[in-house]
Amino acid sequence: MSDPVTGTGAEPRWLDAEQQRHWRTYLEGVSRFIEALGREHERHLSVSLNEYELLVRLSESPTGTVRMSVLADGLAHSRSRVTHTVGRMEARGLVKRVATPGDRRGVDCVLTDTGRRTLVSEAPAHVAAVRRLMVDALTPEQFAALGDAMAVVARTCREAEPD
Amino acid sequence: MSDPVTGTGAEPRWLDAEQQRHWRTYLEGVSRFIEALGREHERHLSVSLNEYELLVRLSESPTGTVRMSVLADGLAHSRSRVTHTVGRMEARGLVKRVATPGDRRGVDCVLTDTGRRTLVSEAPAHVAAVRRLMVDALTPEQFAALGDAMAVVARTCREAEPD
DNA sequence: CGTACGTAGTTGAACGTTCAACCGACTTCG
DNA sequence: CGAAGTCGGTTGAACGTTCAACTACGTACG
Repeated sequence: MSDPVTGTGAEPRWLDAEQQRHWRTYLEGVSRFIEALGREHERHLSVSLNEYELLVRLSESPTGTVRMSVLADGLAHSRSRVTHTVGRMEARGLVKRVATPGDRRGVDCVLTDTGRRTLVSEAPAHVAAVRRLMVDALTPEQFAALGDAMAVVARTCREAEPD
Repeated sequence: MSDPVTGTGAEPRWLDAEQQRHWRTYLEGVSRFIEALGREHERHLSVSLNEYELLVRLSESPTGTVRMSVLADGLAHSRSRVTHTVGRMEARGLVKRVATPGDRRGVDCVLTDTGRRTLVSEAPAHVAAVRRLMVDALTPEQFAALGDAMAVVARTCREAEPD
């Protein structure tokens, strides 16, 4: 019970003790994990986690080419962020930019040979870290449950943020 | 397989298709969720998600006082980050800083009346968003499984990063 | 005592993301 | 055709985090 926070009328449904514990654990886990994985990248790899994921997306296209906006949507990043990230990667020779054929607004991001070599040589360390810090630390059932739960959350957020 | 780490001799154990799917889903879910929750804060609340969590920590101390380093550890943030965050919040009157009694190196962060009022008035919107975007979107079992999985990940990362 | 080392917190610069403003190119429709 | 609106991408400034260097205090050990 509590307060007379007028105006809102509705008494908010607080989280119970157990929910609150799960929520805190979620926050801590996510924070520590991205921090640990990011640190792994900056210590042992030449590309950051974000850059790595971008390289992976490019490598999955048969031509090593993905349009900037598709990259942005796929990575759930803003267009501006992708512009800056690709700009930095281009300066290092990992990718290059070419005009999209048929749409003069568009820009295609293309994986260079250097970029592909970098990805191939650094993938093992990346996967090893992901395994060590998450996949292998969980039982297969736990990992699957984690994936399923986050799928629901992702969908919910996508609907809430139709952008 | 799984040979000694000598050289690069080891064939990396890649993720299988299903694991990869879960991993991607995890990344997307986490990214979209923090983005959606952060946006909720910046749209409807006067404090960011990080600042809110800091206020909560302070409010849980009977005296509204928590030492900077305890804050940093509890939030899994660097000391520097807490210094900057508290500096900005102090400038807005939400918290204040006082010397830790008995240890002249220490600094205690104290919740002000303004800070407490802010927390009380904005908590409902925060909780509503957390519920809408995550807790209520999942079944109780899913949410519990998510919490349990992240507890393991958090512990693993804490051990990997004893810092 | 004093030297050396660890802890607590701050500082300022560098870096990456966000935001708003912008421009050129496509589309719709009168 | 031409105007209005949308889409794709870039730009530069503002903001928050990280990093390395630094001050000051505490602790251990000779």
